[in-house]
Amino acid sequence: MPPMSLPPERQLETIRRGTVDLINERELLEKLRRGRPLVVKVGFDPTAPDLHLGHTVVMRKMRQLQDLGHTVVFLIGDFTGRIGDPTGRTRTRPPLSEEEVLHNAETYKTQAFKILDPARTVLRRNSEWLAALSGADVVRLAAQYTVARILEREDFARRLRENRPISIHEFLYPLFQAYDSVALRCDLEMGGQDQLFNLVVGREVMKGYGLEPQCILTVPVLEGTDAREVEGRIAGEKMSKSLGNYVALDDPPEEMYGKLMSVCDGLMWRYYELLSALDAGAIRTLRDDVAAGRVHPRDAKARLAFELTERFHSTEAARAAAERFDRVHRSHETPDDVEEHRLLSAAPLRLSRACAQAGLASSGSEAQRLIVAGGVEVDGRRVADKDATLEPGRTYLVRVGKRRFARIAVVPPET
RNA sequence: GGAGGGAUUCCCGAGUGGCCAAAGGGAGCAGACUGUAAAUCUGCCGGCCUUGCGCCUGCGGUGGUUCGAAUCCACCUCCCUCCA
Repeated sequence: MPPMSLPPERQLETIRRGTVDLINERELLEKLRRGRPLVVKVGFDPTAPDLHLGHTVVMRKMRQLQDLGHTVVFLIGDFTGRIGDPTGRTRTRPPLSEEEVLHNAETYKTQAFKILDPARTVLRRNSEWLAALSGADVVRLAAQYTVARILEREDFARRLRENRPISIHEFLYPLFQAYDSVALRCDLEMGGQDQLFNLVVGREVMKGYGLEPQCILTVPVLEGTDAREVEGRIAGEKMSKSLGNYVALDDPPEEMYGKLMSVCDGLMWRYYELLSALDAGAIRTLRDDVAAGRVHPRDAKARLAFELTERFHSTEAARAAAERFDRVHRSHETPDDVEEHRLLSAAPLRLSRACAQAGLASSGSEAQRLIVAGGVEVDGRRVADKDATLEPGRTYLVRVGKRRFARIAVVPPET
């Protein structure tokens, strides 16, 4: 699609879709009417090297803007990342080392273009300008905002109320992020809904520097895979690496598919809305069909899992993942790509130990507990004896829990 | 600078000399039920092995008292509160 082919009003319509906040439409329309590509900034904190589905909500919006002909700055907050965004935090984060930040930034690069158009993405790091600020520059920046306004932030206010520490440098975080907008002459900054505060500071600070304030767009924050439906509403923490409730973009296909299949039904609809390419009408229809019993919820979920696995891997990979899933979990058959481990032992080898060595359990004690709990099968039969052993010279198929399999060959250590 | 309070296992949080690998809750894992859903119920929930009522590690750090310390003492580190 040629750049700027759509009239501003139509663009605005597209931009508005699926957003939470848009500050504000009038200003944005004005910017669009000037007919030059907007500078759109989205910052990514390099603390989490794995991009996950939660990031893709805003990334899809970025892609939309790109397709409308605008310039998207994928800003890696390598400088601010060393401070740590206090958003949603109840305590101070430890700063990252330079090496960690660099490594994480690299990982971002390779994953981001699964969604973004590389030709219309400008990759920047905010250390480019932030590291160069002098003491006087920082003072000037800090003068743009007041402590009272900073304390309007719920997370700061709460920490203050609960007598938890707040380090001064955390106050600086939103200001540095705002300075990014100054440095880039940003027209539009986007982010998750939880970023609203930081984005608004950007507007104010830009004014302070005599610049036209940026517009702001926020998208919904995606709940993690552990979210639950409570009284018809989805309740749960946002998807994040540190909470472990995420689906990473580079999760292997089977894992991605499996993780998506195990989210609760209510959450599936949320994922449909925020992640699927299906339009609102199609989702509505599907939802009605499930509610009416015409479509099994599992099949609706499988469709979603397939779509997303296909997007981040390939059609073949998605198909294979679906097949494997059905084979293991619906037909209760063994997958055909079970990893084989050769364990050396002249004497009968304890099953618990073998499980630990083959990586099926984190420790021998853990494996022993799993055995006693009835979670271990050898050659299709449940083994509940914690003293069970495997004979040298034989190969066993061991299953731990629902989805951990390994073929274990006990090899006598001759020669 | 002064006075006081606190630091417990992944998280929250009980525990004031032996019965403490440490209550309770959450998270996690396994089992039942299912659609590998969710909810619910049950069990587990530091590590090691020669699997014994075994050994090691463990209650901010370092020493000490004691037959025995998460619990008592000393010093140290960090956090909080009030005063200045």
